[in-house]
Amino acid sequence: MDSTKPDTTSRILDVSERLFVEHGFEGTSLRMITQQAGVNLAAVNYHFGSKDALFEAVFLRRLAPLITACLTELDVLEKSSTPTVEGLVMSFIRPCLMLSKDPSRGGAMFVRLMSRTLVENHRVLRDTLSQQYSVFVDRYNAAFERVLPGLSADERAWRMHFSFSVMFNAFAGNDVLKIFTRSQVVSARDPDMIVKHLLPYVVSALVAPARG
Amino acid sequence: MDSTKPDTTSRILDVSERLFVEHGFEGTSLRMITQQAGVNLAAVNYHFGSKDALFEAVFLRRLAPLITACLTELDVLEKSSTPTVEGLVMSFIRPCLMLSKDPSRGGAMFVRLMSRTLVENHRVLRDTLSQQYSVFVDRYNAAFERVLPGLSADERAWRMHFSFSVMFNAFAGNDVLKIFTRSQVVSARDPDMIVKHLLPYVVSALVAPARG
DNA sequence: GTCTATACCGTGATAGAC
DNA sequence: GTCTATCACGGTATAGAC
Repeated sequence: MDSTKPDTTSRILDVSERLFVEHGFEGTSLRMITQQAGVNLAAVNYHFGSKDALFEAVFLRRLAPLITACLTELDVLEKSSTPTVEGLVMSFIRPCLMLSKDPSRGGAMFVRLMSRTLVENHRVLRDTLSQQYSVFVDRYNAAFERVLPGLSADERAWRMHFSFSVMFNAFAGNDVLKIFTRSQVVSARDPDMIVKHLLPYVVSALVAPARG
Repeated sequence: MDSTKPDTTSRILDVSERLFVEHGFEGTSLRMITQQAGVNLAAVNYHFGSKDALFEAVFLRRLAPLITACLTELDVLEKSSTPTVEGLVMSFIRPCLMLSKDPSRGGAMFVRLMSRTLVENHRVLRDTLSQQYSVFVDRYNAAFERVLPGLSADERAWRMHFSFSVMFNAFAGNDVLKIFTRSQVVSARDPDMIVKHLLPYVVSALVAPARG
C-alpha cells in the first residue's frame, strides 16, 4: 500500500515509541502496536523476543545518543576554562532540553517517558541501564570531584544522587503531590522553569559548605 | 480453622497490604490475594468494587494517620519557640520515620510503597489524594511562608515542590540510576542517612538567598 | 447481606504450518 | 519471515446458594 514502507522492525519501533509515550508501558498492548504497524501479532515476539525487550529497544535507541551528547558536553567543559558547578549541571540539562525540542527523536514526551521510567526504576530496565552506562557515572563523578573539592566522596555521592533524583523527577513532570504550585498550572517540563528554578535549587544544595 | 479470624474485609486488607508491598500493584493478582486470605475471588469486587479501589483502601488506611501526625507536629512547632526551616522539614520526616519503624502499621516497606506510589503518580490515586489532603498542602505552605519570608510565593512553591520530590524519592529508595553510591551499598531508606544527608541537602536548597 | 462458582474478554507468549 | 491457532493468566461481572 504505502510505497515508503520501512522494514517490519523499524515500523514496530516507531509505532511502539509513540504508543508507549501516549499510554505508558502497561497501557500499550502488543495488539495495539501490531495493528497500527500493519504487522502480525507474533512479529513483535519474533523480532524482539518479548514486550519487555521491545520496550528496552525503543528506550535505548534514544538514550544512547543522549548519553553521548552529555559526555561531549563534559569534554568541552573540561578542556576550556575552569568548570563550575552550574556549568556541570547544565552539561546534563542542556542535552535533555535539546532532545525535548526535537520531535524527530521523540521530543518532549519521550524525555518525560524516559525520566518516568528512570524515576520509577522500571523492572524492564533495572539491570540493563545501571551496568551499560557506567561510563556516564564515572565521568560525572570525576567532574564533580573537581568542582567540589571540599566534600568527602560520601558527601559528594549523596548530593549527586539527590540532584539527579530531583532533576529526573522534574523532567518526568509528575508533580509529586500536585502541591504548592496550585496558583499556576505551570509544568515542571517547561524549559524556562528548569533554568529559572530547578538549576538554582540544585546548585544551591550542591555548593553548600560541608558540615564539620 | 483459625479461631482468631477477623471478618472478610479486614483479612483482605491485611493480606493485600503485604502482597502489594512485596510484589507491587501490577505484580499482585486478585487470585493471589483471595487465595492467601482464604476468601472467594469475587469477595474483593463485592467488598471494594475493584482492584483499584482495594489498593486505595489499603493505602488510605495508613496515609490518613500519617498526615494527622504531620499536622500535629506542625501544631507543636508553631506554638512553641520560633520555627526553623530544619524544624519544619523534620516535622514531615519524623512521622515518616516513625511509621517506618512500626511493623504493625506497615513498617518500612509500606513507607517505601507509599513513596513509590506518590512519586510514580499512580493512576489509582491521582485524583483522590490531591484533593482529599489539601489541608496538608495549605498548612505546610503557610508554615514555609513564615520561615522563608524572603521568597516570592512562586519561588517558595518551586522550592517546596523540589524538596518534597527529593524526599519522597529518597523514601522510595529507587536509587534513580543506581549511581554515585557504588562504593557503599547504603540504602536511601536508612534513617541515619536521612538525617545525615537528606535533611542538610533540602535545607541548603530551601534557605539559599533569593536571586535578584 | 454475604458468599460461591463460573463465565467473559483481553493480555503476552508460543508452537507449528507455510 | 510470516501467519494462524492456541495457551495460561489477568480483572471483572453475574447468577444463584445460603
